[in-house]
Amino acid sequence: MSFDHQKIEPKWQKHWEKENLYRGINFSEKKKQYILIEFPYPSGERLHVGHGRSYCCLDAVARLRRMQGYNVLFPIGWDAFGLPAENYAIKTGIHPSITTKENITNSKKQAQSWGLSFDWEREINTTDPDYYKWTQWLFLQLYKKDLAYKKEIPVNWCPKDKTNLADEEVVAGKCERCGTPVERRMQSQWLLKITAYADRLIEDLKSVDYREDISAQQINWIGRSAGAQIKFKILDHKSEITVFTTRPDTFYGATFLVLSPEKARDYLDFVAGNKRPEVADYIEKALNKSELQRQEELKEKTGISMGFFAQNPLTGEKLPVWVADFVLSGYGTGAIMAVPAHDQRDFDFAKKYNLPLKEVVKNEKESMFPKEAFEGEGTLVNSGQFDGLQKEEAIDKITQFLEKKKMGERAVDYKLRDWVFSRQHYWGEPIPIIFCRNCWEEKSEKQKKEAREGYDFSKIDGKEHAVVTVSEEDLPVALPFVENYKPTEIGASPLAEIKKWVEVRCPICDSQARRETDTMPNWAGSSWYFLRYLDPKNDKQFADRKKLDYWLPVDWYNGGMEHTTLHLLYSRFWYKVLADLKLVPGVEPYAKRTSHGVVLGPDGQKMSKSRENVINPDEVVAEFGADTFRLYEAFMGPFEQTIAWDPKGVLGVRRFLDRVWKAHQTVSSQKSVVSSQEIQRSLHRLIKKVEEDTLHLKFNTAIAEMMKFVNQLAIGNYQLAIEDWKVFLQVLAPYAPHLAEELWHGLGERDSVHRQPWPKYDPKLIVEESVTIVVQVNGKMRGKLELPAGTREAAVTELAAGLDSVKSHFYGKRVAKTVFIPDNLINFVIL
RNA sequence: GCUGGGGUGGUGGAAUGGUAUACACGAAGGACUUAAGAUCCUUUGGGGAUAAAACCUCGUGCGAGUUCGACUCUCGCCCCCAGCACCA
Repeated sequence: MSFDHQKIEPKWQKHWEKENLYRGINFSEKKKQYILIEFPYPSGERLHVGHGRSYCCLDAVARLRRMQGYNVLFPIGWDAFGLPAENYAIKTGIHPSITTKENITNSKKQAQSWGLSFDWEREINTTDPDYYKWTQWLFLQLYKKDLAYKKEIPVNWCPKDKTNLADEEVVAGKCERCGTPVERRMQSQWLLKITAYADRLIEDLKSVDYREDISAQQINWIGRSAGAQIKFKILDHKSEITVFTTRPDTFYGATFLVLSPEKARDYLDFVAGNKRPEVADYIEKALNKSELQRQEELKEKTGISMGFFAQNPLTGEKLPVWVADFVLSGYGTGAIMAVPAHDQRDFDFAKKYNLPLKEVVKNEKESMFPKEAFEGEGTLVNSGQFDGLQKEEAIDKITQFLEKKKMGERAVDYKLRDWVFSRQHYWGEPIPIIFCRNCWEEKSEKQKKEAREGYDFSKIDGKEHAVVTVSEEDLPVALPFVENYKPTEIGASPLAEIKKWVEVRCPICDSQARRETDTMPNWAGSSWYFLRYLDPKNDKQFADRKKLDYWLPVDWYNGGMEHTTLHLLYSRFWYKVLADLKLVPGVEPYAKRTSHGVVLGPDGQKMSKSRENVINPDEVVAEFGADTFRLYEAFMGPFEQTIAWDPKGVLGVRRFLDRVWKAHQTVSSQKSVVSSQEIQRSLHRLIKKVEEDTLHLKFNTAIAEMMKFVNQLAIGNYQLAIEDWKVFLQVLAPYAPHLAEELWHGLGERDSVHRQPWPKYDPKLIVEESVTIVVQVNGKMRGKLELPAGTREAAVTELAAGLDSVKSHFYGKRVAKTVFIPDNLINFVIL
């Protein structure tokens, strides 16, 4: 006996839509609950079972919360700008605006077929001009706060996608999307000063409930290290070299300095005077290496002496200056003081090139020096007046001393780089900036100097232009419709070729000016979308402040681990900027963040077309129904764990739903008025378990408990009142909304099961009347006793000691101690 | 190397100090059926013991420790997964 999901599921989906069951109500008296899933990218691949896992499980949470009386907001939208959409358009030869629209229509149909309780009235789309108008507006706020600047920098260039990539989008030297090795290029780019918020992005994690590894990964990525910058004078040269170190305590152990190839370039003239052409050769070769090459050559450090010396500002020692490719230009100052005795990399380099070592930290027990560098803690030696100090104190004292002598200062550095924000692509939000030559020329020399120093200008055809913002009333800067949206070979945006669009009047001086032709990365629209849900149709503001105050922060945000150092970090950054502008409440957007595990193919491999192991959710829904799909997504394993899709497991949950259907037929025909005690107890335990497990991400065990309950019925010979069966249907409703609704109405109910309050369990019924007491001897189970709850120790001891299986262990021994846990266990310790 | 998570039956997993293996899959046997499928029932960690049971014993990556009692806590080690990685 089975039910026809193809008949009942669409029926209820239509019904719910008509009834508008799942709206989040602004300013409702009820307690609010904002539950958010990462909005999907409407690609040609449609939604997959990975989306299903996140959406179906969080949908169960949203439904449960509604039944608990919360005013739930569970919205969805489309993150539709970006490279995949553009690549898909290029592949199919259809304009991205058309494919995007089609993909949204299809993905929406899918989401609806899963019976998800989204508030569709708040649906948004990042490519909608009414939406990206505000993305552009927000960019202007960042610009006005000096958090956006344009600078010529080396960028990660993907030769296949013909675009630059943020560091976060480069994985192991390759393009995150297409796997092509990334090249280095100098290019003028918009950057957002996320580094200015680095400390707060770390610090404020303390105030939110993120899963341990998510916070850890963000902190890791930001990579804060505290130390000092120290100046070394170059001998026979007027300049000095500033190095960054986290170990000022090893300062006396520095035996040479090393510059990054980029930094060394500044001294080429000086080196040429010393007649060392091989230095220039080395630098040039090092600079031409791609990121990937540099990474592959990791193990073997190379370098060459620059042929000049610097002076230790405290001891006056002459330190040779080298250039080496293991020193990174992008971190610290691009120059280091090498302390080979206490840094393994410096040690390896010193050994290879026969440079001197000087031990300044001693630890008799741990140090393996001079076999290898000693990086641990110990007592300072060979360090003048600082001898005898321990690490922390030494760092403090030496830094203070350097500061006093004006030879150094405390400094903090981060691995995090400013966010490269421009892309040379068509399918993105145009950056609302205009470059004006006339405005530049009208600047005073002082203003020009300031603009140059603040990277607040752009060079076009070799001439400097002033940066002028598009006025707010002219937003949005609409993305023009073009025939040719393919990226250009030279890496300029296709927009640059649309003369009519590029050439504009300057909003300040009205002279001929040029638009910025770069567009924003797809991380722009997603950095604030959760705010727009709160007021999606507002054409005066990005969102009304009162609505923001009512709904924020997001109570529960679930999404993929792959966004931890991208979207999640970016959107926290934007939110903090908005908080500083007093446009949003609080300082953190998401109170709680969780992450679902990846769904692998049935073969345990990552799903991919080439492996032919892709599970199409549409087929699962068609064959077994949305409820089965939802239930399996939740039941397949622990929510946060990577797990392989098991087609047999899908059958298993469908069997469970069939048993529910069958039980319903029996219950409704029996028409019992009272349930047996045993069934009542199970039911109340079930309410408690499902409620708790669902809110703690333990969807799999919540379902296991429901299965147990129904299995109990299947054994037969039970008595279950219709009213209690209705309670079960309410418990089932968040997970299998269609079947629950169908059966609920089958019992004559008129209103939706999803509008019912969550059943309250009776604590008295949770407690067992009779309990199983485990009898142990020396901690090993030797017997069980079925006794009324609350039986006292004396009685239990007597009964337990009387058991044959227990007595036999007492022979020749004596009971030294008895451990009694009421209603649970008794343990005889015998000697 | 650093950071975080993990290691339990044939498989996915359950149990966060108290009966190890809930729930599901698979497998074996049985009922129904001309048959297959579906469905239902029974069994299902290893070893020993028994006519059958009761029962005994080993068992949660490895080794130690704490405890009346450890999958769970502590220490050391091995392995797997994820992220970062010449970050000074």
